[in-house]
Amino acid sequence: MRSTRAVGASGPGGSGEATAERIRDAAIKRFARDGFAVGLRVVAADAGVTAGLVMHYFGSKDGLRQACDKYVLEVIRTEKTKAVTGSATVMIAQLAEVERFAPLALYALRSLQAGGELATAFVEQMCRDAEEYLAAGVESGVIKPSRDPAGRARYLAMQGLGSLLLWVAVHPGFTEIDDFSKQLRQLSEEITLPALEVLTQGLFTDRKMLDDYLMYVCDPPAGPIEP
Amino acid sequence: MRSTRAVGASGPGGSGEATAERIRDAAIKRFARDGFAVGLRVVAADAGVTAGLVMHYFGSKDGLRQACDKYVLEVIRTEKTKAVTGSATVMIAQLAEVERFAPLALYALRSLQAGGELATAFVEQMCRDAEEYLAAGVESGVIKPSRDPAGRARYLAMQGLGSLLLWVAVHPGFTEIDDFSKQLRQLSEEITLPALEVLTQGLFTDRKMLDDYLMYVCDPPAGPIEP
DNA sequence: GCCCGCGTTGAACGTGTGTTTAACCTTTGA
DNA sequence: TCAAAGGTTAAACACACGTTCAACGCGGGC
Repeated sequence: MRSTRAVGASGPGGSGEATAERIRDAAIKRFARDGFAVGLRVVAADAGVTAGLVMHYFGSKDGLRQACDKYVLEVIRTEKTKAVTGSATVMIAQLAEVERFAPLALYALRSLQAGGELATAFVEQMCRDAEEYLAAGVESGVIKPSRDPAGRARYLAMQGLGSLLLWVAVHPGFTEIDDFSKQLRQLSEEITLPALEVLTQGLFTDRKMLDDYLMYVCDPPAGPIEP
Repeated sequence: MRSTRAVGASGPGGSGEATAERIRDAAIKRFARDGFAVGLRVVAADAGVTAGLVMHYFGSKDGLRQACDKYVLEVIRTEKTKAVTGSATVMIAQLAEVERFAPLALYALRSLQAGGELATAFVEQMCRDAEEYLAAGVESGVIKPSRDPAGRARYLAMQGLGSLLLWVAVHPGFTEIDDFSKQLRQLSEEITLPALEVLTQGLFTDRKMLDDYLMYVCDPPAGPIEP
């Protein structure tokens, strides 16, 4: 066992904070790769420390996860401002663009998979972002207006994020995080054409289904739904 | 502890098989409600037996899960033939329609969440079904043709299934399975309008992005991507 | 020189897990 | 009537987990 202090960069005094960050970063990578079921000892070994020290810094495994959640959400919050506004597959491309910090994205997906606070917050933020981007697109004339902008944004965000989630769930664990980036790009290429088709031409040949539904919600034939 | 045989219906001889089925059904419901992390003893208690008997019948917990997977996939395979062919939200409505055997659907989603054989098989089958339904819709003139029918079917299936998966992940555990049906219907109502909008009108106002992409894949402007 | 925090470790604890095993009870067959 | 067989159980095992705790090394202040 080599001394952990030999790894630290700065001198004593501020090394404690650096150790906590090192543990957090190692946890993010490990959780992203293997899911949240991995033991604390594995995470600790990745960070070059023991499990007890993780407890000392984060109180519990759940505390460590919350710290990771908080950090990831914060990074994504600040970093997403640089994302392209109105791209093709909207959410997918937005995440594919990210690629630079793929571990963070994979962690977010794993967190989505497990549910919890970050999951809800992440989804809500994605919906808000989508709504904002779509509104900008509508204003610039690139995107058609909607009768329910918030609902459409939520629909598109849920579909995009969800397909990513499903894709991660179906694929086996990535041995290297680089694989995630590459496979993500491949997925992006595979679905770009269908997505562009559907999003520019639509799927149905006529407006019948939409008009029927609009007629239904505005003037229901009978009143079995009204409470 | 009441005698387990008092629950059994038929006489002796065939009761062994009935017990195995009872365990399997209880496991499906419990896994659907609480996920695959629940202990074997909980499942056994649901079925009115002990953990040892589960081992005796299925060899291991994984064996039990495989049996559940096999059964669920089989039921869905035979039952889905009755599903409506070309409905609005395609996959979502198709699963919402199902509602009768909601536990099976929830189990399938949980299995999707955990990954594995059933997950892959289920996704592949959904993609094939979607392709079939879309082809029928194209033939009847309801749905526009695609340059890549299989890709479009996969795209739509992944989006629909994925959004459901995300929705289940974000929502807390259902105390009763009936809640799943009701909330699923509510979700369906929420996204029907946006889905119909996007699927009939599309999202973009012009064909520029699609045409640009088509031009790109047929005749790339420069070759920076070529390896 | 001595002591005192602080960062850190290694071992232990309690719990819950999947799994194994020996025995029990009931039914079947001769 | 006895023996055999199979369904079923309760207890125990081995293991991994999260968590706790006592102790160690090593700086800096009196």
